[in-house]
Amino acid sequence: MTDVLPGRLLRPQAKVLPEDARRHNRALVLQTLLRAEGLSRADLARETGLTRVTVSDLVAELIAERLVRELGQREDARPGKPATLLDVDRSGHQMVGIDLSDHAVFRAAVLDLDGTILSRHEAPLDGATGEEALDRVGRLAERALAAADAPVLGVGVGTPGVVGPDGLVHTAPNLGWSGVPLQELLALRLGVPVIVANDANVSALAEHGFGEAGGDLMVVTIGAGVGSGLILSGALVRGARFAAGEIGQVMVGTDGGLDVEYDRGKTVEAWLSVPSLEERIRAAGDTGRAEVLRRAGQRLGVALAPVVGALNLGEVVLSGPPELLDGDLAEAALETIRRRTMSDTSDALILRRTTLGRDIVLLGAAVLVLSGRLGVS
Amino acid sequence: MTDVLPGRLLRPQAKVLPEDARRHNRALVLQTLLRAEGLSRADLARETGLTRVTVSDLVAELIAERLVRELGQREDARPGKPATLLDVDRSGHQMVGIDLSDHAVFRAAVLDLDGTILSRHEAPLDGATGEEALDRVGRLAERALAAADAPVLGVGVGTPGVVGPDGLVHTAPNLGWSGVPLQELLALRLGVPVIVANDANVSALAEHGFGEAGGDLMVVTIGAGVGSGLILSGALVRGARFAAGEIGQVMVGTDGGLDVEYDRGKTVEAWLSVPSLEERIRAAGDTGRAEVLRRAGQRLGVALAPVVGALNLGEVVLSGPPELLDGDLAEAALETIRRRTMSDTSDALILRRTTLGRDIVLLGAAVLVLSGRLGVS
DNA sequence: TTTGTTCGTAAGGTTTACTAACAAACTATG
DNA sequence: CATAGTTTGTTAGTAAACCTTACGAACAAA
Repeated sequence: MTDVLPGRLLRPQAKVLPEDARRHNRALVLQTLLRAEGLSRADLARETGLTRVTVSDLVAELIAERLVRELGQREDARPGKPATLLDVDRSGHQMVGIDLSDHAVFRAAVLDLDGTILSRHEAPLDGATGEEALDRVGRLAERALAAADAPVLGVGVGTPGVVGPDGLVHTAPNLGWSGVPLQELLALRLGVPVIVANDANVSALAEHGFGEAGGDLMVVTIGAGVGSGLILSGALVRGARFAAGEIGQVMVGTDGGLDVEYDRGKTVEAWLSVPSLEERIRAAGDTGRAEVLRRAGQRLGVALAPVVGALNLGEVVLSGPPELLDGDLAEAALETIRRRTMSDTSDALILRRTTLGRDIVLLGAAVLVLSGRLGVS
Repeated sequence: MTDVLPGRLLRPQAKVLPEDARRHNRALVLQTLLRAEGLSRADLARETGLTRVTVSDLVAELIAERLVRELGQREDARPGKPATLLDVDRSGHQMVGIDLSDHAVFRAAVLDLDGTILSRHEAPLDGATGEEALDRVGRLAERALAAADAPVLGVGVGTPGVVGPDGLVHTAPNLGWSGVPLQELLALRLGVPVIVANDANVSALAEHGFGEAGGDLMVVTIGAGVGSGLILSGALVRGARFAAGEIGQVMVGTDGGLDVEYDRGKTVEAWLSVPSLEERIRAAGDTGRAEVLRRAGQRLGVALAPVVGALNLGEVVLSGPPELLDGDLAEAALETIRRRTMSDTSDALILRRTTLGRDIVLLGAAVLVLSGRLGVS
């Protein structure tokens, strides 16, 4: 057979069977129900465009799987047969989210289908790396799984480092991991579906799934390092080498001229990571604090402006310590982006801090499960 | 009925019917055939994963529509019944591409299904704007349509300016257009399906469809202005306000410090547009030419580095005059991106000039038609 | 009580792609 | 040269998925 031209047909471009269509429609119904509770079958039909018959069929399937349940009849006084209200069976299944982004402690949580945290679990890192760190993740996951009191849909993991599509951690320097098939290892150990992705990318999923963001957004996480996650048209951008989001390593500004070599001291991370910010604030004292934050925000703005311009981004969400990010830093960042891009582009730009707080990675890990297992969000 | 939460369910998230699945599979077959000619039905079945029966059915449909034809039997000496080879019926349909990106002349072409240009047509602009420019586009399109000697699948248009998804030109300053429903007007006038998109975006489609690019790439077009188009996972990025690609208007560098106001003279366009480059080369003389180009390339690199880092872009393609782009400029741009991003990110980065030459927009307009009408590419 | 509305389901039809089986047409081989 | 094996493309039948049409149940309003 003739070879397909190299490079051209890169995307797997798969066939689509009717059953794929059904999976899609099933997810559509579930998603609609997840976002707006208190709908009847007829409501779902109107909302999704499917017929009442089809919706009934899909709902029956979902009820049989304990993903949806009937709430009883609608109370409003309206003409016609009263509607039977439906809702996602929030106690029917649970999920486990794991956050490996902190440098000192691994966090886990058992979550509801709608992202309510039911129990929390932690494991100190104690500087563990490699196999030892891996084992601690496994034990933490087992503890969380044991705490769940409903069938667990899956385990989602947000880890630092570059993560391939099959949950292979290519490199995670902090944890001393390199080429660790984390997803596979955990799935084997836990006997439950596991999905692993980069922590900053997962944060973007959280903001998209549980936050108030639209279909296009960028999340910038500011912690020990600086990472980012990008969602365009509702889908996560993974990058050519699965390293999308590594904006922390990009140099910012041309103060030293155009010919300078790569300099870790001039990267986004050098300007904005929490340790670096805190150190400079300490050095500057109370009076200099605002100025340090303002300058850092400006640097962030300089780095983001080309991205905002090229993608026509509508929303940038910051994640990190509120006492550092809110106020001067965020204001300076937004103002700098505005100043450096065409007004048409940035007038409508929203830059804000996440509403999800410190649980953003845990929630994102849950979205990973929702999306991987139910096709939702 | 309960309202869907605002902002959450922004994407239209449509139902999928079995017939949508069929359309997809039909396009898949056509695409496979378009990319690698000389396949039999059985080959197509193996390639697509569909069964021979299904492929036969789809192919029969495509043959009936004169999109595919039988070439005769395969000549190789192999056991078994000889295969009937198929090919896209390249003379069965044609397309019209229109390029409005030049400031002095509108270009049109009649193209084959595989992008071969059959005839060219031009119309001088003579500084026309508004209604007059619109009319010239219409007349040019009519001339091209008249030159076609097979059913025309559609007319694709690449225009400068911000273009909405339905071919509404929000703003195109050069042409004096603002809120012009170009796609609708042309479709009405021509009686043929018309698809309109931004010229730089369309160039990215061309590179993706007819060039040698992978699924993720950015095209930067350098002409009277500087624009860009971005394709991620095979899909065009449109942006929150449909203004994706407006990287020309982004300020680059922090030579003037962080507090400076927006300054047109410090934008990518100011550094890299052809008029600006030519003027500075004239001023610098033969000896200074290399330096001017090198500096411009560095500026481009500074602007692109954050984009490459955030998206983990694998390929950047430049489009514009070879005598300016090749050599110093491209080398400096690549080197600057490498210097300003993490090596993991940019080691694998490819930066090259387009292989499609000046016809890139015409070809992109054709891809617009192929993709809009046949779901291909 | 009558009329009209709304809900959910049942029955039947259409579309889609699958599996199984087969005739046609070739090569390979004893 | 005859037979066996292989490959192609088609026919026939089946399963899945959604649709349209129709209907009973349950309510409000006149």
